[in-house]
Amino acid sequence: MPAPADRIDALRARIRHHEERYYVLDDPEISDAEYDALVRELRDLETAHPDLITQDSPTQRVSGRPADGFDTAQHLRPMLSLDNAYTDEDLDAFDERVRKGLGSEGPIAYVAELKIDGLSIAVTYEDGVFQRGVTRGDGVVGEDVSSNVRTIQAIPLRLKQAPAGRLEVRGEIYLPRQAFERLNEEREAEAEPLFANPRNAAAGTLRNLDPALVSRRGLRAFFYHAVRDEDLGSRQSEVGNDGAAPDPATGDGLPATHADLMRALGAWGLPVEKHWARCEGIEAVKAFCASWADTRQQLPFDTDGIVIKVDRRDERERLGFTSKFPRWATAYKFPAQQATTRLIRIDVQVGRTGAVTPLAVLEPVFLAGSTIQYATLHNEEEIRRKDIRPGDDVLLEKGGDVIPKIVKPILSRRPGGLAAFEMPTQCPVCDSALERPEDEVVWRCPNPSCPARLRRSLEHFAGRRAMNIDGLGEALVDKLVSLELVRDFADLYHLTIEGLADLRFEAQPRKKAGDDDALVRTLTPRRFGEKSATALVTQIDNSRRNDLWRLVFGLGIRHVGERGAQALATAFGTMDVLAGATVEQLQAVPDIGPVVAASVRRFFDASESRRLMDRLAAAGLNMGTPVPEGQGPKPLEGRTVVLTGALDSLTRDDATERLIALGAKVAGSVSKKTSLVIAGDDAGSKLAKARDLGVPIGDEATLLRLLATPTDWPSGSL
DNA sequence: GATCCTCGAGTTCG
DNA sequence: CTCGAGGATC
Repeated sequence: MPAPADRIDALRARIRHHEERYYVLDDPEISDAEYDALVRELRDLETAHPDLITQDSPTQRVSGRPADGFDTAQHLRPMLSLDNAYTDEDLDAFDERVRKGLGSEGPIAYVAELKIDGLSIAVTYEDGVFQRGVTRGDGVVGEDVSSNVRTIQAIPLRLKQAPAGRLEVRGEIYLPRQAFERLNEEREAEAEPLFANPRNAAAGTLRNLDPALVSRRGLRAFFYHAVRDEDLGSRQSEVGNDGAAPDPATGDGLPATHADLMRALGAWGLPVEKHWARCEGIEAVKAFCASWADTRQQLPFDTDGIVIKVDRRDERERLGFTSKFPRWATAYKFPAQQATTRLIRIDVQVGRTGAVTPLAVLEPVFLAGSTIQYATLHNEEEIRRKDIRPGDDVLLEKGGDVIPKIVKPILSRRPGGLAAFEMPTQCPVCDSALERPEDEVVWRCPNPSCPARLRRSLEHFAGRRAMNIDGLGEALVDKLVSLELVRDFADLYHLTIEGLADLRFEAQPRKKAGDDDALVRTLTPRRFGEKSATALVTQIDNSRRNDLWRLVFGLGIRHVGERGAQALATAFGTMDVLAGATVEQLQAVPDIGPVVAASVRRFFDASESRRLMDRLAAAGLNMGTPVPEGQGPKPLEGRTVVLTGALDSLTRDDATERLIALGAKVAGSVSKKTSLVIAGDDAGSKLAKARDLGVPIGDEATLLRLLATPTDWPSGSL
């Protein structure tokens, strides 16, 4: 009988081996029952010897209990997305740019791989041991979903022969079609809402807070990229979604071609989608794309295109990046899926700015994972250009994006005498005469108190990005407005639990498609109830303490979005000061130009706005705090700093973040408005330009001093 | 005055 | 996500 520690080691090695056979190589050597027996024996031994449990043991996949939420985590380097190609011509153009960029006459070596329709993930290993898994998020900051990623058996907790130190691998987590169908069958049996498609199911699963549940769902993963974080300081950006390391021969130990990297990933025990191919020249790439257009349907997972990358890392390095994408990769998207259906009629909706947009009401049709019933037609012009008429059969399309669009009417099926759509001249809700400025396409309802506009304004005000009043959604807003319990934002703050609890809701039809809609459901109206009412009033109360910018954004001033609201709130400090600012003062704020400034001024000039501000203040909302004279919390306000060259003690991103936190603006290029240029090692043209323009120049030490004592702006000779 | 980039606005379905 | 407008820069 071997010592328990030895037996445990042996079991772990065997289990890892069989997990790889099953999940990575797709070639199991033993039955599921035999595998389960191994796991059971290991689990029993570990229970008897808890001191021998290690984090990378195969039994430790489902660790924690349900969590309260996920932490956010910043990516070491941004996970960028790829430019898209839709046609052979787009691919030719891509190839043209690559060859021009490399000054190459001959064919370029590319690698083409299937683009899995799942969720991007970055997984970090330290000396081959799993550390964490982070979702792509917005590319800069993602969510740390390690507890869930650990449960995915296709992702090894320990790599084979992995390089020492930290290794980040990037790939795609997905749910195989079969697992998706099984899941939906279960949910149907439990009368739970079904997932629309495998991608949504995978996304929902990965964000589930209970690792035990995640473990049962059968998520899988494929990897296509690795980064080693040596030499981070001098890297500006890094491709996440499908990209590969652009590092030159700096000795990061990663292969010099993408093809070899893919092989290395497999050798480390990571699953790699096996149908990738190295293609000499763009013609071979085109053939690869064409060959998968239909065959992809037979794969056990969903794909949404082909990723094409330049194979050689040195060539990638030379090509570099545009501001958004790598120049050495593109994503070929399969032609959008299409369906035809009947256009029942065209409604018009009124947005919060008064914009009146035509909405196609369609015979429901299932297309690429969801049932489509509505599609926006954007504006009158669009309808006329495509000659779309109510009653037509139309061709509907849903591409890589989610939003369906009407491509064209099927003219051959058009019944005779079909009338063209007439844009109404009056607001369908409040009857005001619609207006359209000479040079614009959209018609607007000019009535600021139009009930439709009020509804949309309230939804915007309560929205997550504005005042963040959870629970105040479309249905409730609708009720409050139609009962005239709420006439403006301030009324929200006078709602009482008693008043709300007695509200009654019909079983709601999905959209207010018109009052005469025949779909009348007779279900018992549901009372809103004390519990919901209390929760809502609490939410509303909490929103009183929001930062000023949320309120400014929530007001819905034209041309003032989230960023604009932040700029204005920071610059003026209080609502009073903002409301009193002249157009000139407004324009002095960075990123506020004449159009926005005029719009803000116009908003506060209206007497209703003045009254509204008074009522909001009286309701106890946070109206901001005055910007302190002189040294405020943003001592670098109004300064524009340009960073150039390499820094030693911190990364460019860190430096940028800290400067912005202090109120400075960090620009990419030197102009006469630049307040200071920080020149690191090997600074190039920006430094020369700074000298030309007489802009103050500092070095890394200057920057560190500035970050330490920001009130002490460097002056004189630098 | 042209060009590049960012932000705002509208939007479907679960 | 995509379009178009607004802002900043050259």
